Amino acid sequence: MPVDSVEFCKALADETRQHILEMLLEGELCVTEIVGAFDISQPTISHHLDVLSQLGLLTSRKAGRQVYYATDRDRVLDCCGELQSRFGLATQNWKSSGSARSWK
Amino acid sequence: MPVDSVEFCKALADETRQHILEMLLEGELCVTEIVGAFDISQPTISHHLDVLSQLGLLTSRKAGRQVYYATDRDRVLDCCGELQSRFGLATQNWKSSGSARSWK
DNA sequence: CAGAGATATTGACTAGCGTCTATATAATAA
DNA sequence: TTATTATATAGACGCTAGTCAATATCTCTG
Repeated sequence: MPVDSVEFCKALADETRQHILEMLLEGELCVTEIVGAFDISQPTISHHLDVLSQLGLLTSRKAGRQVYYATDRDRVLDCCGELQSRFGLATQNWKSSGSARSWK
Repeated sequence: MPVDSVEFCKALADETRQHILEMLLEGELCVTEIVGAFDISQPTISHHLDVLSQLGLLTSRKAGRQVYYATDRDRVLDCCGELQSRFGLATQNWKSSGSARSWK
């Protein structure tokens, strides 16, 4: 399912989540390792991982009792590209989403 | 001044603001015209315009008693590009921001 | 099975944000 | 000047979101 631009921005509208996403670009890490990189509680990190995963920005793999997360780079790039095309390329697309020209 | 990726995402983390940004890609509109496209009060629209302007995503021009706003497309594209390069291109940049490898 | 470690879930607290009404400020018109 | 229109500001309210402590769940180990 495609990620809504607003939902994508909401997910990235938090410094901790952007940092997690950056860390996990280099390769997978388990939750404990991620927690170790921040001064934030484990449940909070778990919550952030959940938010990012819900949008498909992270992949996860269970190995024994640990869960390894990694950033889905292609997915993130797709979302960035969608933002770019929405605000940078076409110049008439907001009118063409239906017959009306307002969001009332 | 460069726009912080987190601040940029916060600004776009609202449906109304994304719509405003889209509308104003096509050309400038005054506040009353923008208000007319939504079922939202004038002060709220003014607030959203302020949020977007603070980050330089909008330009504004005063003409008599009206103020005309327009999207600064280049600025928006710069921000999208920064997101893209942060999460898509380099694979080691979070380590190189200093000597440490955590944000504690 | 019992204990320990890793992760997720729950419930509560607080700060921030989107929204509104009311009002202030600025600019044109009568 | 007085009235009217356009926009911004102030203050209040409710909801969302980030955070934590406590606890539950799952998995390995002894």
